[in-house]
Amino acid sequence: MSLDQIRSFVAIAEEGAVVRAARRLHISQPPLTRRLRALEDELGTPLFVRRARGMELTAAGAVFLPHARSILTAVHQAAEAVRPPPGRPPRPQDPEAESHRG
Amino acid sequence: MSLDQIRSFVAIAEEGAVVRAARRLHISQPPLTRRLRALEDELGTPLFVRRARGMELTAAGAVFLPHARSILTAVHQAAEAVRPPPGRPPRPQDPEAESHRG
DNA sequence: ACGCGCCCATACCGTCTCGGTATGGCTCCC
DNA sequence: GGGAGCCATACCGAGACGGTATGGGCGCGT
Repeated sequence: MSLDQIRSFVAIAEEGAVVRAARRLHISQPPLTRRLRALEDELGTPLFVRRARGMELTAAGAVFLPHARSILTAVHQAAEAVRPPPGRPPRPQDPEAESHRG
Repeated sequence: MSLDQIRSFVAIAEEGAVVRAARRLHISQPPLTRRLRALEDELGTPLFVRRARGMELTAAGAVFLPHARSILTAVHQAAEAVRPPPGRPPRPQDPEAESHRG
């Protein structure tokens, strides 16, 4: 299970179709189909019913959706919690952070 | 940001050393060092202070740790929530789920 | 009923990430 | 001062991942 898979699942659920979700995620449809397949495979249960007009959540999918959103929110909050203040060089080391280095 | 990175971070924090965490995660030390590096790079702040005897959490790392644990717990719960009952073939389709077809 | 459009699934290929091995340098302990 | 433990980097090969091309199924409009 990866965050990309979770993000993909949420996007498909919200868009109701793999092709639309793929556009939102800036990837093409086949890799997204495969991601979903891998997620369903790992969870051991289908998350969507394949329809001619798109994808419809199964019961398991409907259960999984709020969990998935919660995870993405938690990830976002975790990143925000440690976001460094601006005006700081992002990459280079910081050998003089305390300037007491002799 | 990936779940592997989060898992790696937690393992390093708990073990206090990359080498030990690597053994727990069943990978070797260099890839794990790189994962951590990538995570720190993405967050824009160091999570550990490199010591001769191991790794020590920075303030940012200490803040990030409970978030990371929370995410992993949420992922686990999400998977549990949709875990299919045992005694069911895991892979093949399920065309006769309701057996009312035909 | 037939044709068209929309959408998902699969096959195949190239690239890029990711993990492993080998190696170097540093620090702490005895 | 010697040894051990640990992190960082360089290099290499395999696997994963994404893209293109293509096929099949279903619904809608005429």
